Amino acid sequence: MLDVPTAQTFCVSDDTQQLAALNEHLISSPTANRLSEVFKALSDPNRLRLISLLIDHEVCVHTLEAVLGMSQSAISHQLRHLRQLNLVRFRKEGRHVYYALDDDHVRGLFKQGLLHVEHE
Amino acid sequence: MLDVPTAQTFCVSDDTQQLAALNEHLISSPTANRLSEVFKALSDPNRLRLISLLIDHEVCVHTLEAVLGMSQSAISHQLRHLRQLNLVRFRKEGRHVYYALDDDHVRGLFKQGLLHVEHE
DNA sequence: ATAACATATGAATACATGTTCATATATCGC
DNA sequence: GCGATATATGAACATGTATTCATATGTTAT
Repeated sequence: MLDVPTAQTFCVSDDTQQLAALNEHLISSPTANRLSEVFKALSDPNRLRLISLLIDHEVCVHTLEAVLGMSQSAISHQLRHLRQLNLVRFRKEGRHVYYALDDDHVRGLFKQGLLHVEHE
Repeated sequence: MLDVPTAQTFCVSDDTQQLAALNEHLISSPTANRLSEVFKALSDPNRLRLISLLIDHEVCVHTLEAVLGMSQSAISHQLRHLRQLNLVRFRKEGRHVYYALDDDHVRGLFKQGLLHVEHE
């Protein structure tokens, strides 16, 4: 792996023109906020385990409870959270409710993250 | 975009063999923990703005302060956090300290997340 | 109707996290 | 050495978040 030096170094002593150049790389606050919400959804271990089950399957709450070993209430709260972010869809069938991940965007980040973490 | 139905549906009434099949998709707790740390690093708006500056450039703390409009202390604490996760490298030069992102893995997730968020 | 089951939710609690304030360390110019 | 500058850090504080507990809602079976 080559140790390529970073393209450009910035310090305050640089002229304002250079500061403006750096500023163009700064993401806006609204963008940062929306982006942080996506990553925040993936920032909790139990939520990641839950998501790993919903990635390719539709699973009812009671089964999630059995597989994850979490309380029914904790799972239901997490699912509510994911629902509010529109990350999961759900389908009621009798007394069961089946959940599945409904955001390819998050699915992609999860899988990419997993690839890297597993390879070391 | 096709609305492809999810491959398989799981409920507790399924036999244990199917439960075992679902279990294979569950990521382990250690994996979930390591994965969550990566996403947690990207889960705060200010940290994302900071990272956006360090993605392609080496920048000193004082410049980060000027561009981000955060206090010197807040930035230094965030940098410490990123340092402890080995996500940034730093180089001391006189009284200045230059930081740069040092994790391609996080760089990739950041850019992928940004792509999706910006396109809507 | 009643009991058992499946899920949801509000309140309380415990814990993590980001920022600020004050202060420490280290370097430079004089 | 001394003051000014650049960065780091500990403690305090406020806020956010995940879980638990108790309970509510809704469905099925009897």
